[in-house]
Amino acid sequence: MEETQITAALAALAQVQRLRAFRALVVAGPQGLTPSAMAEQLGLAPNALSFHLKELTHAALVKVEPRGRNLIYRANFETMNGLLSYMTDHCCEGVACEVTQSPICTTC
Amino acid sequence: MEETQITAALAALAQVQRLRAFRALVVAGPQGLTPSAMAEQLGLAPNALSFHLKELTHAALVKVEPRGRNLIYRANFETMNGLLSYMTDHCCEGVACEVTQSPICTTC
DNA sequence: ACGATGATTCAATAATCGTTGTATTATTGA
DNA sequence: TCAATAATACAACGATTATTGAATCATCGT
Repeated sequence: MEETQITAALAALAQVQRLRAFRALVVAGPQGLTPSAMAEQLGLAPNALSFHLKELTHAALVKVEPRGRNLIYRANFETMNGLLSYMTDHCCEGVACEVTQSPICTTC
Repeated sequence: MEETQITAALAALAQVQRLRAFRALVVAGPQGLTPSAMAEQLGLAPNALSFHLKELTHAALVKVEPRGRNLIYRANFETMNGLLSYMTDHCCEGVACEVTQSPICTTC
Protein backbone atom coordinates (compact mmCIF):
# COMPACT_ATOMS: atom_id res chain seq x y z
CA MET A 1 0.00 0.00 0.00
CA GLU A 2 1.21 3.47 -0.84
CA GLU A 3 1.73 6.29 1.55
CA THR A 4 -0.93 8.48 -0.02
CA GLN A 5 -3.45 5.68 0.24
CA ILE A 6 -2.56 5.21 3.89
CA THR A 7 -2.98 8.87 4.78
CA ALA A 8 -6.24 9.00 2.83
CA ALA A 9 -7.57 6.05 4.82
CA LEU A 10 -6.43 7.52 8.12
CA ALA A 11 -7.90 10.92 7.30
CA ALA A 12 -11.17 9.25 6.37
CA LEU A 13 -11.32 7.49 9.72
CA ALA A 14 -10.21 10.52 11.71
CA GLN A 15 -13.73 11.82 11.98
CA VAL A 16 -16.30 10.67 14.50
CA GLN A 17 -19.19 10.14 12.12
CA ARG A 18 -17.08 8.28 9.60
CA LEU A 19 -15.37 6.21 12.25
CA ARG A 20 -18.77 5.19 13.60
CA ALA A 21 -20.05 4.45 10.12
CA PHE A 22 -17.03 2.35 9.29
CA ARG A 23 -17.18 0.47 12.57
CA ALA A 24 -20.85 -0.23 11.99
CA LEU A 25 -19.87 -1.77 8.66
CA VAL A 26 -17.05 -3.76 10.25
CA VAL A 27 -19.48 -5.14 12.79
CA ALA A 28 -22.08 -5.83 10.13
CA GLY A 29 -19.56 -7.88 8.19
CA PRO A 30 -20.20 -9.43 4.77
CA GLN A 31 -23.91 -8.72 5.04
CA GLY A 32 -23.29 -4.98 4.82
CA LEU A 33 -25.71 -2.15 5.47
CA THR A 34 -27.88 0.22 3.49
CA PRO A 35 -27.44 3.98 3.88
CA SER A 36 -30.89 4.34 5.37
CA ALA A 37 -30.18 1.70 7.97
CA MET A 38 -26.93 3.42 8.84
CA ALA A 39 -28.54 6.86 8.92
CA GLU A 40 -31.07 5.66 11.45
CA GLN A 41 -28.51 3.76 13.50
CA LEU A 42 -26.09 6.69 13.62
CA GLY A 43 -28.66 9.45 13.84
CA LEU A 44 -27.34 11.17 10.73
CA ALA A 45 -29.08 13.13 8.01
CA PRO A 46 -29.08 11.20 4.73
CA ASN A 47 -27.04 13.77 2.88
CA ALA A 48 -24.49 14.00 5.67
CA LEU A 49 -24.11 10.24 5.67
CA SER A 50 -23.80 10.22 1.91
CA PHE A 51 -21.00 12.75 2.12
CA HIS A 52 -19.11 10.65 4.64
CA LEU A 53 -19.67 7.41 2.76
CA LYS A 54 -18.24 9.06 -0.32
CA GLU A 55 -15.12 9.89 1.64
CA LEU A 56 -14.82 6.33 2.89
CA THR A 57 -15.35 5.00 -0.62
CA HIS A 58 -12.75 7.34 -2.03
CA ALA A 59 -10.30 6.02 0.55
CA ALA A 60 -11.19 2.46 -0.51
CA LEU A 61 -12.29 1.65 3.01
CA VAL A 62 -15.75 0.60 1.89
CA LYS A 63 -17.28 -1.01 -1.17
CA VAL A 64 -20.68 -0.31 -2.67
CA GLU A 65 -23.00 -2.61 -4.53
CA PRO A 66 -26.41 -1.65 -5.87
CA ARG A 67 -29.23 -3.96 -4.91
CA GLY A 68 -32.54 -2.96 -6.39
CA ARG A 69 -33.48 0.46 -5.11
CA ASN A 70 -31.00 0.17 -2.27
CA LEU A 71 -27.25 0.30 -2.02
CA ILE A 72 -25.27 -2.10 0.09
CA TYR A 73 -22.16 -0.75 1.75
CA ARG A 74 -19.52 -3.11 3.06
CA ALA A 75 -16.21 -2.65 4.82
CA ASN A 76 -13.21 -3.28 2.60
CA PHE A 77 -11.10 -5.59 4.69
CA GLU A 78 -8.23 -5.63 2.23
CA THR A 79 -7.62 -1.92 2.76
CA MET A 80 -8.15 -2.38 6.47
CA ASN A 81 -5.52 -5.08 6.65
CA GLY A 82 -3.14 -3.10 4.49
CA LEU A 83 -3.54 -0.17 6.84
CA LEU A 84 -2.85 -2.23 9.94
CA SER A 85 0.15 -3.89 8.33
CA TYR A 86 1.61 -0.59 7.23
CA MET A 87 1.65 0.75 10.76
CA THR A 88 3.29 -2.31 12.26
CA ASP A 89 5.80 -3.11 9.50
CA HIS A 90 9.48 -3.15 10.39
CA CYS A 91 8.64 -2.47 14.01
CA CYS A 92 11.75 -2.11 16.15
CA GLU A 93 13.90 -2.72 13.09
CA GLY A 94 12.44 -6.17 12.88
CA VAL A 95 14.81 -7.55 15.43
CA ALA A 96 14.26 -5.98 18.82
CA CYS A 97 10.70 -7.21 19.25
CA GLU A 98 8.41 -9.90 18.01
CA VAL A 99 5.75 -8.45 15.79
CA THR A 100 2.88 -10.79 15.23
CA GLN A 101 1.63 -9.97 11.77
CA SER A 102 -1.96 -11.09 11.71
CA PRO A 103 -4.55 -9.20 9.73
CA ILE A 104 -8.19 -9.47 10.52
CA CYS A 105 -11.08 -11.03 8.71
CA THR A 106 -9.23 -13.26 6.33
CA THR A 107 -12.40 -15.26 6.07
CA CYS A 108 -14.55 -12.34 4.96
CA MET B 1 -9.89 3.39 24.64
CA GLU B 2 -12.36 6.16 24.12
CA GLU B 3 -13.72 7.35 20.85
CA THR B 4 -12.24 10.82 21.16
CA GLN B 5 -8.83 9.34 21.85
CA ILE B 6 -9.16 7.13 18.79
CA THR B 7 -10.08 9.97 16.46
CA ALA B 8 -7.30 12.09 17.92
CA ALA B 9 -4.78 9.34 17.18
CA LEU B 10 -6.12 8.80 13.67
CA ALA B 11 -6.10 12.51 12.93
CA ALA B 12 -2.54 12.73 14.19
CA LEU B 13 -1.46 9.98 11.83
CA ALA B 14 -3.47 11.27 8.88
CA GLN B 15 -0.71 13.59 7.81
CA VAL B 16 2.32 12.59 5.78
CA GLN B 17 5.00 14.19 7.94
CA ARG B 18 3.52 12.87 11.15
CA LEU B 19 2.97 9.42 9.71
CA ARG B 20 6.61 9.32 8.62
CA ALA B 21 7.76 10.60 11.98
CA PHE B 22 5.71 8.04 13.84
CA ARG B 23 6.84 5.21 11.60
CA ALA B 24 10.44 6.25 12.13
CA LEU B 25 9.84 5.93 15.86
CA VAL B 26 8.12 2.57 15.43
CA VAL B 27 11.09 1.31 13.47
CA ALA B 28 13.52 2.80 15.97
CA GLY B 29 11.79 0.91 18.77
CA PRO B 30 12.69 1.24 22.46
CA GLN B 31 15.86 3.12 21.63
CA GLY B 32 13.86 6.10 20.39
CA LEU B 33 15.08 9.13 18.45
CA THR B 34 16.00 12.73 19.12
CA PRO B 35 14.18 15.53 17.29
CA SER B 36 17.35 16.56 15.50
CA ALA B 37 17.94 13.02 14.24
CA MET B 38 14.34 12.88 13.02
CA ALA B 39 14.55 16.33 11.44
CA GLU B 40 17.54 15.27 9.40
CA GLN B 41 16.09 11.90 8.50
CA LEU B 42 12.77 13.38 7.42
CA GLY B 43 14.12 16.57 5.89
CA LEU B 44 11.96 18.74 8.12
CA ALA B 45 12.58 22.14 9.68
CA PRO B 46 13.06 21.86 13.45
CA ASN B 47 10.01 23.95 14.27
CA ALA B 48 7.83 22.03 11.83
CA LEU B 49 8.91 18.75 13.38
CA SER B 50 8.33 20.16 16.85
CA PHE B 51 4.80 21.09 15.87
CA HIS B 52 4.09 17.62 14.57
CA LEU B 53 5.66 15.89 17.56
CA LYS B 54 3.44 17.96 19.79
CA GLU B 55 0.43 16.66 17.90
CA LEU B 56 1.62 13.09 18.25
CA THR B 57 2.32 13.60 21.94
CA HIS B 58 -1.10 15.12 22.50
CA ALA B 59 -2.62 12.05 20.88
CA ALA B 60 -0.55 9.86 23.22
CA LEU B 61 1.08 8.17 20.25
CA VAL B 62 4.56 9.06 21.41
CA LYS B 63 6.32 9.54 24.72
CA VAL B 64 9.06 12.02 25.56
CA GLU B 65 11.91 11.74 27.99
CA PRO B 66 14.60 14.36 28.56
CA ARG B 67 18.15 13.13 28.37
CA GLY B 68 20.72 15.78 29.01
CA ARG B 69 20.34 18.47 26.43
CA ASN B 70 18.40 16.19 24.13
CA LEU B 71 14.91 14.78 24.17
CA ILE B 72 14.20 11.16 23.37
CA TYR B 73 10.96 10.44 21.59
CA ARG B 74 9.55 6.93 21.54
CA ALA B 75 6.47 5.38 20.01
CA ASN B 76 3.76 4.58 22.52
CA PHE B 77 2.85 1.01 21.71
CA GLU B 78 0.01 0.89 24.19
CA THR B 79 -1.90 3.53 22.28
CA MET B 80 -0.94 1.86 19.04
CA ASN B 81 -2.33 -1.46 20.18
CA GLY B 82 -5.46 0.16 21.53
CA LEU B 83 -5.99 1.82 18.20
CA LEU B 84 -5.62 -1.40 16.24
CA SER B 85 -7.87 -3.27 18.63
CA TYR B 86 -10.57 -0.63 18.43
CA MET B 87 -10.81 -0.95 14.68
CA THR B 88 -11.02 -4.72 14.67
CA ASP B 89 -13.24 -5.24 17.71
CA HIS B 90 -16.53 -7.02 17.24
CA CYS B 91 -15.73 -7.58 13.59
CA CYS B 92 -18.55 -9.34 11.75
CA GLU B 93 -20.56 -9.43 14.98
CA GLY B 94 -17.89 -11.66 16.44
CA VAL B 95 -19.33 -14.77 14.88
CA ALA B 96 -19.15 -14.65 11.12
CA CYS B 97 -15.39 -14.46 10.89
CA GLU B 98 -12.34 -15.36 12.87
CA VAL B 99 -10.64 -12.25 14.11
CA THR B 100 -7.16 -12.87 15.32
CA GLN B 101 -6.61 -10.32 18.06
CA SER B 102 -2.89 -9.87 18.27
CA PRO B 103 -1.41 -6.51 19.06
CA ILE B 104 2.13 -5.64 18.19
CA CYS B 105 5.21 -5.10 20.21
CA THR B 106 4.14 -6.74 23.42
CA THR B 107 7.79 -7.07 24.20
CA CYS B 108 8.53 -3.38 23.87
C1' DA C 1 -47.53 7.15 -15.72
C1' DC C 2 -47.51 8.74 -10.78
C1' DG C 3 -46.47 9.26 -6.01
C1' DA C 4 -43.22 7.82 -2.56
C1' DT C 5 -38.90 6.35 -1.03
C1' DG C 6 -33.71 5.86 -1.26
C1' DA C 7 -29.71 8.20 -2.13
C1' DT C 8 -26.84 11.62 -4.00
C1' DT C 9 -25.41 16.35 -5.50
C1' DC C 10 -24.69 21.26 -5.15
C1' DA C 11 -23.74 25.68 -2.85
C1' DA C 12 -22.45 28.55 1.18
C1' DT C 13 -20.84 29.24 5.61
C1' DA C 14 -17.90 28.41 9.61
C1' DA C 15 -14.19 26.08 11.57
C1' DT C 16 -9.93 23.60 11.47
C1' DC C 17 -5.27 22.57 9.87
C1' DG C 18 -0.42 22.97 7.83
C1' DT C 19 3.25 25.88 6.71
C1' DT C 20 6.47 29.50 7.11
C1' DG C 21 9.22 32.80 9.50
C1' DT C 22 10.69 34.84 13.67
C1' DA C 23 11.52 34.84 18.45
C1' DT C 24 12.34 32.49 22.89
C1' DT C 25 13.95 29.11 26.45
C1' DA C 26 17.28 25.84 28.15
C1' DT C 27 21.56 23.35 28.20
C1' DT C 28 26.33 22.23 27.08
C1' DG C 29 31.32 23.32 26.69
C1' DA C 30 35.13 26.57 26.62
C1' DT D 1 29.96 34.31 31.37
C1' DC D 2 29.72 33.72 26.39
C1' DA D 3 28.88 31.34 22.14
C1' DA D 4 26.59 27.49 20.14
C1' DT D 5 23.33 23.97 19.86
C1' DA D 6 18.64 21.69 20.88
C1' DA D 7 14.08 22.39 20.97
C1' DT D 8 9.86 24.80 21.48
C1' DA D 9 6.43 28.78 21.16
C1' DC D 10 4.00 32.32 18.72
C1' DA D 11 1.63 34.69 14.85
C1' DA D 12 -0.29 34.90 10.13
C1' DC D 13 -1.52 33.39 5.88
C1' DG D 14 -3.55 30.00 2.64
C1' DA D 15 -5.89 25.77 2.05
C1' DT D 16 -8.74 22.13 3.34
C1' DT D 17 -12.87 20.30 5.69
C1' DA D 18 -17.53 19.66 8.02
C1' DT D 19 -22.10 21.08 8.19
C1' DT D 20 -26.53 22.85 6.64
C1' DG D 21 -30.23 23.32 3.54
C1' DA D 22 -32.41 22.79 -0.79
C1' DA D 23 -32.60 20.48 -5.00
C1' DT D 24 -31.90 16.49 -8.16
C1' DC D 25 -31.83 11.65 -9.91
C1' DA D 26 -33.29 6.90 -9.93
C1' DT D 27 -36.26 3.06 -8.60
C1' DC D 28 -40.17 0.57 -6.80
C1' DG D 29 -45.23 -0.46 -6.35
C1' DT D 30 -49.74 0.71 -7.71
